[in-house]
Amino acid sequence: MSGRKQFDVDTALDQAMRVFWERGYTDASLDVLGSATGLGRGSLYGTFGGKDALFRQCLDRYASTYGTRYEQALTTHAGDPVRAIEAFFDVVLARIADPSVPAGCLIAQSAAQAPILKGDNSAHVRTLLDTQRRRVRTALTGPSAAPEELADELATFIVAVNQSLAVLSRAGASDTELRAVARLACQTVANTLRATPEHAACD
Amino acid sequence: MSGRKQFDVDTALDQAMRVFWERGYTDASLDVLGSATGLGRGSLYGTFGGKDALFRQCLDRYASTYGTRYEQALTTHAGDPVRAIEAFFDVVLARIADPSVPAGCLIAQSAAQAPILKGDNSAHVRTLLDTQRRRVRTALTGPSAAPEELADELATFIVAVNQSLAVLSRAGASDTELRAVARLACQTVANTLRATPEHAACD
DNA sequence: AGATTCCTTGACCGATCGTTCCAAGATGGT
DNA sequence: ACCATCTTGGAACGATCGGTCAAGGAATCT
Repeated sequence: MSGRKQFDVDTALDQAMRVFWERGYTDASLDVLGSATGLGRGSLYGTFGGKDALFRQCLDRYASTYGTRYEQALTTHAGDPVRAIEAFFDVVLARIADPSVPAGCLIAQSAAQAPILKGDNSAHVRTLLDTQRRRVRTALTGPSAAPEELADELATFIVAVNQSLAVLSRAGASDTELRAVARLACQTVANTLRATPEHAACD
Repeated sequence: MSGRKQFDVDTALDQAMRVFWERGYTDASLDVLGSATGLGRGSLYGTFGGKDALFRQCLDRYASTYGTRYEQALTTHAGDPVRAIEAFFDVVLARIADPSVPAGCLIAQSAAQAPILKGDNSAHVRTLLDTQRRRVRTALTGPSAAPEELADELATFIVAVNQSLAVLSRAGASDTELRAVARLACQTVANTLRATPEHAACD
């Protein structure tokens, strides 16, 4: 049958994305991907071009979908780094608590497997992580910003804690525990910014 | 050939452990495990009993090997939580920087894959994570200790940051970046303990 | 020395992996 | 109405997966 596509590409990408998200690259077999998307192998290969290519497109869709939410949370409180980071973690925790989506984080999942991913995809994951870092870094500038070097470190720290929330949630940590971790990370930001010499002098 | 074992079980376990550590459960095939240990399938099955059982024994060996070092670092500075946590991270960072051993952390790697591990092993990983948490928790007691609830949260926080160091190192983060993350986590402990009402009153 | 027990090697099993290919049917252009 | 184009489902491919098994040599015991 058919002559025009019988399915929505983005919907299929969403479903495939969840399979990679839940199971990681290797354990996401084409059979499972086919079942989840409702597509046969012909459609899968004709549309996306193979497992590697499909995986990369799922990474991009994930980064786009949730990256947008992060961006929004961070920029809503522009000029107030602590509030921005709090909003960032609120989005992360909401995603983790969302039962309609797997635990953890596709980027974190992929980062943990980066050494075994084929070259292109491994580098791609690193790029996505760096994008996230840069986004957080931007939110740390503003009136009560830290010196550049410290802001870089804080941004890496926030990204790191974000990864840890993904790992711990996969290991069955409760929402309460994850919230406590995020709160402590926010306090780190607050304390670090407050302790900055420049501002100690300005206050 | 043979009649008595031709290899050292612990040595073989070490080598198998590194394969799981580097590649994760699924990507560690029996062929690769055989090559790494120098053992045939017969020896592998006769000695360890199958992939699942071997994996569990590798988890235990990892937990034993590095858990001992953590324990030592934490208890050397008993009564001084901040120094204890600093020593803890020093051990973690030394392991990550050690080129003779894969990046990341076998426990973190396994935790990220917990949902797809067969029931027994998934629960086992959670147990090991909890053991680590309890160890850190113990180090947070003492003369300048936080109230119980806060100490619980701090212990979870430290374990979380530890996981994040593993993930980021696998994604290619530099030693400098990882050190900065650990330092910020230590400052969080220091600030949190200092800000405790009980001690603010006692000082 | 002979019998027994154990370990190792390597072939082999069915299942599943990612990928390729093709026949069949539906669509759009002319 | 006809043809070129495209999509689809499923069969089939070689490779590799975890696991099993039998043959045969080495060590131990009587």
